[in-house]
Amino acid sequence: MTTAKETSEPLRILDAAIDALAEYGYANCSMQRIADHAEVDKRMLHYYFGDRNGLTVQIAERVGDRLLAGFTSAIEGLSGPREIAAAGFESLWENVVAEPRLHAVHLGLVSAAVTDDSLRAQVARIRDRYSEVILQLAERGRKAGLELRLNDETLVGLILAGLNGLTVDYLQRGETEELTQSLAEFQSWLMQLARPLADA
Amino acid sequence: MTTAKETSEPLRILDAAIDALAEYGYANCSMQRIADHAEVDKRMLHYYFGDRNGLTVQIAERVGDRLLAGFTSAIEGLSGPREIAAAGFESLWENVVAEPRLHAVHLGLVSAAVTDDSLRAQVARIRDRYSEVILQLAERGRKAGLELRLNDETLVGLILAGLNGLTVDYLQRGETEELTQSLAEFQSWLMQLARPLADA
Amino acid sequence: MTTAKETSEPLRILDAAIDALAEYGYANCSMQRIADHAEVDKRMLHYYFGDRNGLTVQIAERVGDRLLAGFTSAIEGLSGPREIAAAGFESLWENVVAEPRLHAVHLGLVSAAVTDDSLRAQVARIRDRYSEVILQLAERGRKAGLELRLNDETLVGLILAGLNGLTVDYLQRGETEELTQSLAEFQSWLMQLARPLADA
Amino acid sequence: MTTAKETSEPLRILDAAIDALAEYGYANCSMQRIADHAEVDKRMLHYYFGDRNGLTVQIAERVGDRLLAGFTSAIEGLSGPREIAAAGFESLWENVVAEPRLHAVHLGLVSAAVTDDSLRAQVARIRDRYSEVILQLAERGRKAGLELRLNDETLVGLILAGLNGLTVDYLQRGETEELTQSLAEFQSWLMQLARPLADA
DNA sequence: CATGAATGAGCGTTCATTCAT
DNA sequence: TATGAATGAACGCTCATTCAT
Repeated sequence: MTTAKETSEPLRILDAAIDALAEYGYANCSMQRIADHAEVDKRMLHYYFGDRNGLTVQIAERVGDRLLAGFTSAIEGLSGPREIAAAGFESLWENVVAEPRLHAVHLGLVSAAVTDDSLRAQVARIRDRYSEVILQLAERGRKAGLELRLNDETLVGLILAGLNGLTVDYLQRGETEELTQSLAEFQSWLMQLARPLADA
Repeated sequence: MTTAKETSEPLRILDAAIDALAEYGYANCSMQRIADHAEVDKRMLHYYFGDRNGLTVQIAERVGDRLLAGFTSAIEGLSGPREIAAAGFESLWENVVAEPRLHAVHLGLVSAAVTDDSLRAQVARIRDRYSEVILQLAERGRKAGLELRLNDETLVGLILAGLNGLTVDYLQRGETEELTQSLAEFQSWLMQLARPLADA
Repeated sequence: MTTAKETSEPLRILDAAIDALAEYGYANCSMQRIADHAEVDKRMLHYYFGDRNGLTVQIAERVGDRLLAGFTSAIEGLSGPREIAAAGFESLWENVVAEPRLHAVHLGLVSAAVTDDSLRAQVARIRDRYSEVILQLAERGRKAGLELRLNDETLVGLILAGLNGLTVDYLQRGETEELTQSLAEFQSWLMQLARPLADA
Repeated sequence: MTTAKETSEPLRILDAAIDALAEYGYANCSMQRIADHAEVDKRMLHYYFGDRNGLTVQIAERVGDRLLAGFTSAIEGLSGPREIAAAGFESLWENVVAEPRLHAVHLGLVSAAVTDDSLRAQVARIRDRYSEVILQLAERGRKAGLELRLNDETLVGLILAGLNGLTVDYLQRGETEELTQSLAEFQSWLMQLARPLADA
């Protein structure tokens, strides 16, 4: 109770856990390592989160929060149709570059979720939250006069697939020349799919 | 060696290992589990592959072989420009649907490689092989009169990003309506990027 | 202390603890489980009973109280010699059937006491109390004209051995045909050992 | 392989485990303690017996073997009716006195089995084996001219209840005067129940 | 009385790996 | 090749207990 607004201990641990996951990878990140990373006794993890699954669920939740926090704050101010269309995906991507470790952890969760049912639900939740925000943006775009050539779900699917695919490339090989160009191409394609009415 | 065409024991084990990885996930797949899955004593794994890392490297190699085998055989016969442009990505995707478990394992390796140096090299190798084949296809397309609006590396980047992103979606949520549409859209975009000269 | 007849909190906890012991068995009944069962924070157990040993001692005491309460109340009214001889063991047994869980806990304590000195004293105390009541009953029998062919301690020994042995059978296998017959045989034997003078 | 007839390692460990159980009691006997007692690394227990349950099952099996071994060898030579009737229970009891620790472990298993299903089956098995041997003895008694006033199952029930009850007394309080007398009384009762035809 | 936090010790179990035969 | 046995290290988790408020 040293400062007035102190983030809660569980939250601090979760962020440390995410960092540990980024450090060692999902497969090699034991509770001991997370505890060490958070400078907490290993049993406190059980105290706060119950068991390993409870911790993982909370980690996934926190990952979702942080992934979305970066995105939502970035697109809050956008208003004009062009701006919305152009900046939407850009914001998504900037978040990847700003927090690559967070996205690496996300990728780890997504990958692990393929064979882990309890994780699957958590990962689906993150996708849903992404979806929700993207749809809100699309809605605002439409109101601002943007004509979207695709139905909502397909748009979300394409954007997230693009984001994920390019993120994998980024995490694998870093910021290459080709990636930058791929990004530009992908973005201009999205612009095509969502062009202001005036362009027609 | 009783019959002429008998796959070697190490190879059989590798395929069993891939199956085990698909079953339990990269994080939960111990050597014991792999051994059980292959119906081999676990010490045979050390006999054939040295240590865990050696086995993983070989698994990655084998995953690459199988991923590429499906792809190369599919595109071997293509000749006309339209055919090449249209069927290229389609073949890639069909392989995903035909062997989702193999692609799940691949995703697991890609994800683990982010924090594991020895895996990173292996995974990069798989990407390189993909790249090589795609470039060969592009080359054949060009010779058949296809005009590619992008440089080679960017084209590969875009195709692989799309493939990976959509594969993640497929592994996460199965064959949804949206995914089918996303695929169609993505493909038509690729057609745009690589249109026959005659279209101009 | 809102109502006049409210059992004290420690007593309530003890009964809950006995129930937990019956549920999980002596070996698998941690303080946490007892606390959960009693819907009390586990630290309250330390507050009321000191440590694990203190709790166990109190539990044994309470088990003794409840075992004996059932018995003494049942034999209070007996007066005639036949009645005393006949009903004595019957009451003991009825208590087993009425509260099998309590007797299961008792058996657990007896068994644990074999290797646990502090428990041994507690369990011996329960036996002593049984002994006392049986002897009182015998005394009353004698005054009512019953001739007991055995000295007091041997009688107690036989009765308790029979009770324990048959209880073990009951707890192991439930109310079988054989058990019912064994009970009848045992009882008629006791009748033989303690027959009214008039029978001679 | 130093001597020709060396008891197998698992068997040696089981006997050490039984000894450890007698030492610490069922509730306080961890695998570590068993391992220490057997002078084996704790993981060898898993190597030989799988998990804790597997070990316990084998222990129960071994306890049964040893309980019965003492009994069967003792009654093998009996032939005359009086001998059989007299010596039957005596042999049972001599085994208790000869191996009190073994019987203490048995009591612990019986007690734990009340709340543990997997143990219950094992304990029932031991009872069945006892039953079998007692019935064989009864059969031999009958052939030798012994008239048994009870049906088989009831006889077994009474004998085992008596044995268990008196064993509990013995384990609780040792070899007391009263116990000796109780034994004598119990035995003479059994003689009553099974008297040679000639006596009638 | 009650609660949040912590701790030393130990639980049963599994990890990858090695040795000897 | 194959097998029985072993091992250092760690796993996730629970034990009874204590401290501070």
